Amino acid sequence: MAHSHDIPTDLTRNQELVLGTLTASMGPLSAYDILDKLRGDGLRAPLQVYRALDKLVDRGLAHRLESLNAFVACADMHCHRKGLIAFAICESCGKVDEFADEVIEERLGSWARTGGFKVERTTMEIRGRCADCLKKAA
Amino acid sequence: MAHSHDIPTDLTRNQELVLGTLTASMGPLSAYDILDKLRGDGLRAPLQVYRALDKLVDRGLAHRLESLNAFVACADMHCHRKGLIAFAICESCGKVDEFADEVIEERLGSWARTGGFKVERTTMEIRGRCADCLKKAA
DNA sequence: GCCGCAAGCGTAATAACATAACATATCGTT
DNA sequence: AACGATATGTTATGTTATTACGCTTGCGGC
Ligand SMILES: [Zn+2]
Ligand SMILES: [Zn+2]
Ligand SMILES: [Zn+2]
Ligand SMILES: [Zn+2]
Repeated sequence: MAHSHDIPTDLTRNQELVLGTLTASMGPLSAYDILDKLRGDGLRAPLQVYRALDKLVDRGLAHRLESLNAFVACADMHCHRKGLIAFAICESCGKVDEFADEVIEERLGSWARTGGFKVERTTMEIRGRCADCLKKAA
Repeated sequence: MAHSHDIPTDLTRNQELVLGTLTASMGPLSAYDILDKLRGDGLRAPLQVYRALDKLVDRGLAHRLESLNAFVACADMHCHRKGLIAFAICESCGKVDEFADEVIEERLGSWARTGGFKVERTTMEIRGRCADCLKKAA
């Protein structure tokens, strides 16, 4: 069975480095965070990271979190090439939870059909506190 | 009956200028777009705009579009102080449509309850083509 | 009135995020 | 080998957002 960390073998060196960094990270990383972690591997310029991220995001191996200007490795195969993905982002620990919901997707689709809107991309990000952090705070 | 353009009277000068600019604009504006439009009124620095935007967003008079790094005036009173708002953004003409959906809100709430996640803020942005633009393209 | 506080404002500097432009390099196909 | 498509490296620049500091204004308590 395919699971989270089946990394495709046809990535370029830079793509592999960037995806590796994201996968190893606890939470989301900005492009510049990634760059800093990869200086030792020879990366020097933001564009090297951004180009790799573009490809990874295209392929669904990574996601961009718009509300954070940051990126995460895809948490699982479940979403590759699929439609709507939602992210729950903990403001305390940075953990990102990724999930899909067919009802929401259908509901949005229906809103779009009604208004004649053609959906190309949807971003959905919930900010808050995860269960672990709430427990610790209690 | 209250409608879209009941502008509160207790805004400061800068807040009023910024909200006026947003309201007058067809589509979303970046903070720097706003600044450029307000140079004639004496605004000089980004911070003047960002500060005003913060207040306006807090009060629900404007919204930030995370996927665009831009801002819009609230399209109506319907959402002030309420929960989840979704935005449909046309990539062709820039028009932004603002709507609320109780089913989606409930669905997210239920996901959050299940996982013990405490929601503080949700952003939901649909990118695509509006009906008008699709018609023109046809 | 005067003090103290909170909110707002102005300005300069800087940080953080992202892309343009151009030159090379690598690889599979013909 | 020649070609096109894709990836790369590098420099410079553009865009978005915040930090730090000091001054002003309005307002309630004394
Ligand atoms: Zn994913
Ligand atoms: Zn947490
Ligand atoms: Zn609104
Ligand atoms: Zn349109």
